[in-house]
Amino acid sequence: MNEKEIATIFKAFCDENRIRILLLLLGGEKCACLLLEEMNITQPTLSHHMKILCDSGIVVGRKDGKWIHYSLSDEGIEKAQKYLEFLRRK
Amino acid sequence: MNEKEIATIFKAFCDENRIRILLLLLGGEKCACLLLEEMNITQPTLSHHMKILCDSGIVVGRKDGKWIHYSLSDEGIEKAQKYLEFLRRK
DNA sequence: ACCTCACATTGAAATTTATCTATTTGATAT
DNA sequence: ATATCAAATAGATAAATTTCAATGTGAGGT
Repeated sequence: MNEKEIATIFKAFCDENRIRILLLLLGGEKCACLLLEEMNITQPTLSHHMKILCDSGIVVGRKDGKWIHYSLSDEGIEKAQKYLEFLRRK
Repeated sequence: MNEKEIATIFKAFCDENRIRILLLLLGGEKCACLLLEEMNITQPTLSHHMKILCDSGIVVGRKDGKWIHYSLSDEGIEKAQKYLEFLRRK
């Protein structure tokens, strides 16, 4: 894991709108259209944030016909946690 | 903890140069002048990144005469970890 | 085939962040 | 006092990110 990869993972958490999306996903899997209703942004902006969230590995998308259902990825979050744990080594 | 505060914490981890600084601090407390030698950036740029790192709570600075000695903050890292743990609740 | 719906992509504008040079501040030493 | 060194601040520019309007794509439905 190099500096760039680490940064990519944590980009999920360094934007207010993305944090809001993560909090919404805490309630369980949600499709993009539902997230869009809850957020005060346009559809392309949401799409942009969802890409960053998926690239980070913190969120995964499940395609279902026209819809994409997004949810938090335990694996992705674990990976981020492991890096923080690594920083605590003395 | 609102969205903005969370974002502020994780800003520490979403820039390549800041990740490099964190890795350097993993070796123990270091003064700014030493970090400067290791990084390929100017002194004001380092100063800018150190401010973001300190604002995030992930790094703390200890003033000692003309010098400032920086080190990783276990408390700050723990706070970030707790947030990630929170995201894993089902 | 055509229409509609959900989402992605393009391209451009606005905002934020990163970076530099120049200068200032604050501490120590002479 | 003044000179020096470490770090912060100011101000400007460059680069990256966020955002939106417009358009494209792909999956169903009629």
